[in-house]
Amino acid sequence: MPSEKPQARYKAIAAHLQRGILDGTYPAGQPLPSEEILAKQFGVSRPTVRQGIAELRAAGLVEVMMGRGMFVRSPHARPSLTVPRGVRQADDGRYVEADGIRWDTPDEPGPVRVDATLAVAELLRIPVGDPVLFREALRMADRGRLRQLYRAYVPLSVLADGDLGERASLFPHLYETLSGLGYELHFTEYVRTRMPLPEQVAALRLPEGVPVLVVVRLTLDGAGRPLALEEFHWPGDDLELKYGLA
Amino acid sequence: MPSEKPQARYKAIAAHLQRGILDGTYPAGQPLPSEEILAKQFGVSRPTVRQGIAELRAAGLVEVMMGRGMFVRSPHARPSLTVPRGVRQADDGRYVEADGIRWDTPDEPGPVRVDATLAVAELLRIPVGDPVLFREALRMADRGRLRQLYRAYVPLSVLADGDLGERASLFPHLYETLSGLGYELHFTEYVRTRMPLPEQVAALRLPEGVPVLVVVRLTLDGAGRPLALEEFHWPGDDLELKYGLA
DNA sequence: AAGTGGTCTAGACCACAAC
DNA sequence: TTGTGGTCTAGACCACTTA
Repeated sequence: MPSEKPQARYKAIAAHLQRGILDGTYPAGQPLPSEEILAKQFGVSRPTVRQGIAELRAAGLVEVMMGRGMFVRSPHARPSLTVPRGVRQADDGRYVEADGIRWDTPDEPGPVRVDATLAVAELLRIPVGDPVLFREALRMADRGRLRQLYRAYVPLSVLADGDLGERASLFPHLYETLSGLGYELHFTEYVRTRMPLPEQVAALRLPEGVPVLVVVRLTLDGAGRPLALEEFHWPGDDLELKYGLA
Repeated sequence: MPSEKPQARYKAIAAHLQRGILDGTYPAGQPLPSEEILAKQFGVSRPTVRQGIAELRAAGLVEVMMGRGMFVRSPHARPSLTVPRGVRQADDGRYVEADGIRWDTPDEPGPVRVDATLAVAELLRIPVGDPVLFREALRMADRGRLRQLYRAYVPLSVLADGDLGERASLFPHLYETLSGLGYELHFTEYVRTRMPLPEQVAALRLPEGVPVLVVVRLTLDGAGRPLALEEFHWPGDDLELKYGLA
């Protein structure tokens, strides 16, 4: 293995620190040398050191604490929370999530009527602009330590058969309501990931360099017609989703 | 909505550009103003502008092309590739992946014997340091446009009943071999996400600000004993995983 | 008070891409 | 040749944390 030196000095600094973090020279939880010290060590100015450090922060390898220093994050730790994905119908007819998490929802705005955007319309197989009921909430569990952004879209056409007063009872008992309308429910989930926008960083209390897991759940009736679309945004660090394969 | 101004100037620049990208002032694919122009516009030096831009790059909102300019990436596009996750046994007894992707594997090193690390041992429920067969490969499809990092671990104890010459035939027909040893196969998958290390960025040809989806597949026998552990690293942009819920 | 990271200036020179 | 982004300097001052 030829030790290929990156041309840019800040990349050499980043590579040095990354090597040290991965091979245990800088153990997890321990502070790294200060920017001043690194600048002298490598004979560069502080902005150059900071540019190298920025790479490690973006990769989620280090955590910087204002006024205290820069600390190594555990690189290869298993997520401490495994979230089993699934829905089962209990004996009393209620639907329960397989994850068993009890959510608090501090802000509980009722559903609002909006026009379907392109992305939503495609998945629900309705025309763009068709009316849908929309609900959005920030959910918390474990006294705010676990957070999730939740969104749900239900086409009005799905509810047309039922009383529109359903609107009140549609949430939080979405599946019971749909089931009560005579639909047989099936579920498909799509898993994506992306870097969060600043708003999501704040809402989910995400550390730097941490992506979000996005789960899109489509509820289908027996004939495969989409009934509802839900979106779950999870913090991507320290959490994994569990699926059984058929 | 109180228009809360961020204190730092570079944050104001980042917020301005982000707003413009999300509301369509700067349409996807179009170039943004040059760093020089932004510096004059905001009355700051170029490094300050670059700091603001760094935020957008880390969030995957813009793509910078050396010598050409800075371009808006589609923010809310649906992934163009949906990968159904599952394994089914064909009539002839062979196991086939539900995704239907035909992988090329340019480098095809044989499996090597290694000691189980803590993370691997925990999932396979074997003692740390126990011998496992390990294989790693970079897989490509669609003429290199789709890439995946693949790793597999099989405890030697699982193969103890069979001929150790299995080692040769263990890959790429892992499931057929296990099935031939008399095991009944069940599959569980764990989905995680994280930012890639520079090596992964290079191997998977990842754009900036794009996380990786990591799928850990555990193969279990009828009694729930772990038989094999596989790891799939997918690029997190433009790709989603699809699961059916039981 | 001392040490840390956070922000910013006003330049410089270079590499790359397009004309 | 011109315009773009990439790298880097040598400072400055500020905000925060700990002692």
